[in-house]
Amino acid sequence: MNIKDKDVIIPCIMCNESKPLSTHWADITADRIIRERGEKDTYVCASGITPSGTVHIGNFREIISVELVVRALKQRGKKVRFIYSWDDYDVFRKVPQNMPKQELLETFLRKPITLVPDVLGDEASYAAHNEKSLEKILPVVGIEPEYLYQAERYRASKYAAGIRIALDHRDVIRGELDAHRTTPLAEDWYPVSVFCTNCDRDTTKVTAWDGEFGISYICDSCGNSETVDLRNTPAVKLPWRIDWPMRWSVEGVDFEPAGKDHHSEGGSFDTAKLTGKEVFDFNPPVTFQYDFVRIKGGSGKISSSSGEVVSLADVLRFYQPEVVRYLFAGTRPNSEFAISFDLDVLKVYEDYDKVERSYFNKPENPKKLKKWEKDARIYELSQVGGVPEALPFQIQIRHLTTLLQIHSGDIDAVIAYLGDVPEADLDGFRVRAVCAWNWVNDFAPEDFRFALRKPEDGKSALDVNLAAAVGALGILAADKLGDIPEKEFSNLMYNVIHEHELESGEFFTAVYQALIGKDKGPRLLSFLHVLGKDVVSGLLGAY
RNA sequence: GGGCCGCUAGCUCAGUAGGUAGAGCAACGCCCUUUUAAGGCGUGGGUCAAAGGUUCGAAUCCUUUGCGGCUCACCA
Repeated sequence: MNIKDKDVIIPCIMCNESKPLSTHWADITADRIIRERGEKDTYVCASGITPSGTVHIGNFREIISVELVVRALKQRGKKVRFIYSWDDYDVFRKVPQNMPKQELLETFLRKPITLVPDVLGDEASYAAHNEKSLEKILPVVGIEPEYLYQAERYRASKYAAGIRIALDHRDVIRGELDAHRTTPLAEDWYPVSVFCTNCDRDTTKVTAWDGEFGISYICDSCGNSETVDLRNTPAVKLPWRIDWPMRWSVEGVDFEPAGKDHHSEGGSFDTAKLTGKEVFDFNPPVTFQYDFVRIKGGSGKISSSSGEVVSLADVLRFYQPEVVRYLFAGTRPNSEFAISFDLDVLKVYEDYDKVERSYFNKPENPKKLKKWEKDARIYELSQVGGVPEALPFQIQIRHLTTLLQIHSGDIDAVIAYLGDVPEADLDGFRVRAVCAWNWVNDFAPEDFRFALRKPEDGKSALDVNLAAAVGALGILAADKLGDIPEKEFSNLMYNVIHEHELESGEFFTAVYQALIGKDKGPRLLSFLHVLGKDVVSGLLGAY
């Protein structure tokens, strides 16, 4: 396969002339789409899912993967239609564990999810609730596809022609599916599924097809039997493996990735490819396989039907939008990666900041340039909007967590303390600060957390000599802290330690006790400076 | 059973138009009387899972094997 591609490329003049835009996977895919689908006016890139539960961060991987490719195509001057399909005419098969009103939901099993009530809010349906909660948050990370609601389309009989084609090719399709099934489909199988018009359940059996648009069925649940016309009934839809290629042909999809569960041999992409070609006369889209996203510390694959669901909204509570994009843009789609909520969060922010600084500092050295180009492309793709013109204000995430804790989470107080956050970067700063504060409260290790004591809390119980030393530091701070270089203050502080004949360790512990009521804390010297003369002398002066 | 992915320094991983093996952390050494995974400078460290093949040249391409993981063979 690859060899064939090379044979085609090597004689190509363009490829000798112009280098690819980059070797980032989104660019490689965009180039492949143009190459394989030919020069077109508009390219259709598709993604979609069944909203049968909370849309989780693993599902998001598909969406952002498509969006990154869409961007790459647009940057090549192409027009792109980015569609996101809500497969909300699928059956409600199982009640997710994380949903309330389990008993109520159970009564809706086997009905289309678009007819299941919203137990979490007041949307029109269970499906709509899951749809809206994602649609509301996607723009935050710069993603705004065109949504297609399949229930609406099926129920309006928009796919009558496609269903008819499937029926016409019933035997071909059965052969394609049987090739990978353990138990072959029955002789009287039809490539459609029917929701009973009386009870809405799909517990039906097709009893006849008139060779045109008439489908007869009987419902096992309520006994209803009737004949419907594909051209005006909301009842009939195609099963997934046939539905997918039919919709490819309707929308003219040029690119659609899929998870590894679809991409195995005999999986749904595999059979859909065949059905697309042989039944719907449509050349299957360019694709790639993406792997799952794990949650660090979580128990394996995250799934909307398991209790533990991590949504995009959850991730955005701890990671600012650019960093979320960075996580996905910086990882090849077909390798698994974990989103961490532990100390790695700090590392991820530091990495992102490093890439950001690097972006605005292009190296001369050709060897370094290669790595720079890759990082720079990842940085570009990580931006929600455009790339900033100059290096934005940066604050080390660790420092930020310390500042926030000193100010009890008051972001405005931190901004005031810093004093030098540029107006233009204030919004971004606030977003990061909110994330950092959420992280400190929800996930930071105990050692990491502290709360400043207040004078009215009284004194910590300290040995007499230690208390005297702490008091002396308080006096020293009142006199000099912030007025002289950190280094000089450090020397004076050690003088205090020696005068009281203390080990530095026990002294440090005592100071932390007096300041935050713990044995350890942020690196003391800089911590004292950040706290400032008044706070330090206020707390230590009591000793 | 089929398919896909991975196996690179002690650890976590970068590293595809094939061209002298990289980073971070850890380790070791030196410096700073300074500890939420402090800071600075420096050093060592890899038969790129194994074996074959293609090539002037392979971590990179092909084949086989081993180990690990995921996935399909219900539904979507």
